[in-house]
Amino acid sequence: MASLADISRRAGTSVATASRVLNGSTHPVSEATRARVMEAAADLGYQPSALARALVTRSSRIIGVIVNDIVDPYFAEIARGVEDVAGRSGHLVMVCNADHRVEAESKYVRALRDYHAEGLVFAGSGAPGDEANAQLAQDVEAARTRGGRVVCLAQRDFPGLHLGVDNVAVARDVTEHLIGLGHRRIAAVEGPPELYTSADRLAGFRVAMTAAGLDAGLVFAGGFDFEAGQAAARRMLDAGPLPDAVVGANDEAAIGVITGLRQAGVDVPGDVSVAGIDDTRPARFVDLTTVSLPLYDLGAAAARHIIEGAPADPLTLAHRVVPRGSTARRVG
Amino acid sequence: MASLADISRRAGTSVATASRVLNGSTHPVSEATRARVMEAAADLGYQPSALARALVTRSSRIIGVIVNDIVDPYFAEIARGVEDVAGRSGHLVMVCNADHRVEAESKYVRALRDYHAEGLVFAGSGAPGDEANAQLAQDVEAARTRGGRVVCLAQRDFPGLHLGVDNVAVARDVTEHLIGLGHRRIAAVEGPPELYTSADRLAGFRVAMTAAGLDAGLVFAGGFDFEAGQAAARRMLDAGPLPDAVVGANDEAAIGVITGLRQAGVDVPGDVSVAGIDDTRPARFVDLTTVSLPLYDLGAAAARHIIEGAPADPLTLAHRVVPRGSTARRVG
DNA sequence: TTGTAAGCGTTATCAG
DNA sequence: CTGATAACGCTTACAA
Repeated sequence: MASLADISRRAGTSVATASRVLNGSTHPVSEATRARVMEAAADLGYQPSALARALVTRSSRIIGVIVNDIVDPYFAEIARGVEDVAGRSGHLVMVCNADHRVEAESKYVRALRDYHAEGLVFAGSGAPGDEANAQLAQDVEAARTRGGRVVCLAQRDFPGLHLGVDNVAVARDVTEHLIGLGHRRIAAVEGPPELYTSADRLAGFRVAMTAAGLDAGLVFAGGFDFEAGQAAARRMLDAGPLPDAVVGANDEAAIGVITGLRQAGVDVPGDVSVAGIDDTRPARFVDLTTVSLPLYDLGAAAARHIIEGAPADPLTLAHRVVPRGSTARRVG
Repeated sequence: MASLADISRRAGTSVATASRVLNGSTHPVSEATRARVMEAAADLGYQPSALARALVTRSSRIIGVIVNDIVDPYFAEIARGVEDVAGRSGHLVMVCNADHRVEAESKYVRALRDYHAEGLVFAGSGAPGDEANAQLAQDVEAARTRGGRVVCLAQRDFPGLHLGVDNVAVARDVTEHLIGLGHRRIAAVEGPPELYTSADRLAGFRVAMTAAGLDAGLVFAGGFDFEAGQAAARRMLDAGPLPDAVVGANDEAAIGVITGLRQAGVDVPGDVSVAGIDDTRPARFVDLTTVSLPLYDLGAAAARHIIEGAPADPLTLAHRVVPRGSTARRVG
């Protein structure tokens, strides 16, 4: 690979001059030498070493996105948002799959810090009980001292710009929608119990139920995946009279509930209405009523904050209930 | 951040010695000094600069995965495979979303080359007609000369280890499955017309139909997404008598077909059987008959080849038809 | 407007 | 076993 030294030699200039024309520096360079350098660079197919540049500028144009599960479209949508705006300014995005393990997050944070990453985006929620959190907080701190900006798109226990949706309101709104359809006996399927997001959504469910004077106690253990939803449906079927409606912890869990219910011959939405949260792609596949979250925008805003230092206003982005065919008005 | 110089100063050694103990070098170092260095490193919270290291070793432990659409679970599954084995050896994975644009691929290849990426994985199929291909081939070549290994998980027009599934056989097998269920009038929904993968799958459909003495001409334009499948279903409904069965270009398109058909009151699989290809997560959500592809394994094998230079044997991985509820035996 | 030279934080080559 | 010292490829004062 041709280096700056090669270019300068061929153009008959110093490396400094070559560097100046090749990296939009404001330092003045005569048109003549500029042209010679450009030509030499073209001839040799020059491509700068981002590594060397990052070493001296102490910033690498790398943005790390740490997700809980790369296969989950929730995170894919966020990553897409980050990538789209990052790509525009020549930044590179690393999507790191922590697989719901806090130690894996730590590992990635260290690796990203080693590359002097310009920013870290934590797409997923924290797990307050995990003992690896102290270590993670330390690693994040180290990354910051190396100049990395930190953005959290869900609740986290370390400093950083917190930017996201109001999960309590999200769950409250979808529950209210169900209540508005005439349902009274409404169940919630909880997300992974260790996550803040699960707790928030459950709280939102309770707020809506309590405000309507309904029993907020019908809660089933669940998770964020299809299988968890199916299992919750089975437990529901065993637990006595079916609810009028169910709020899933997220879309995939809700889809699992629908599947589990239908497998047992229950009519959805005829007998039971089911709603999810997130409005990821699969929601459309099964015509699922859900809450649309600005995932792409969240990712984009995170990237903008990292790149431009933009203050990111507002900090809480709006959501919206999307009624579809998995919920229906209560009859009888 | 503490640097090697800081460590050596505190430990009373040279940077060379400090470096030797801190990066599992085989060069002998006395236990006493080793201990002093270790302690100094611990005290100062030393973390090596991957940038500086990569600059001098000329290899960065970065693996780039270039995908057509990061929201597509097909690619997510592959990325997961890459990441899992890469993570074990401290490699960092960059998932780059080219959004089906060849120029975007070029852009990412250049960026990865600038970071001296150790390997590039092209997860998606090439688009032979695109004029940006020449540029891409050039960029890939440049990345190779900088020492990057290239793996293609679908057909591509530049050199690199080609590793994948036999898409012709994949489509043939699922078509034969449909034929085995007694269907005679079978339609295919084509993928994005510009991709090799689409052409291969269509060819496989034709092979099976022709071998069975059936009409292979019932082909509808489509794509790889839900909306394309729905649109194909509408065209199918307008085109006269419905087919007995449909092979979708992939799972999402097949799900679109099912949805489109059902919206028109068609019973799937009662009236029409529908099958997909890929066996991504959503296939289970809608109980879709499909072909399971070793996506995770493909990604893992690609990573192994890049990291260990393993020859990756076999080059073509096995697939398997997975019958589910969207297909049924023909009656009457 | 151009050039010189001092780093950035490592690793690697050679002497000691 | 240990230590200077020269790279790696680039940016950026500081001089000229």
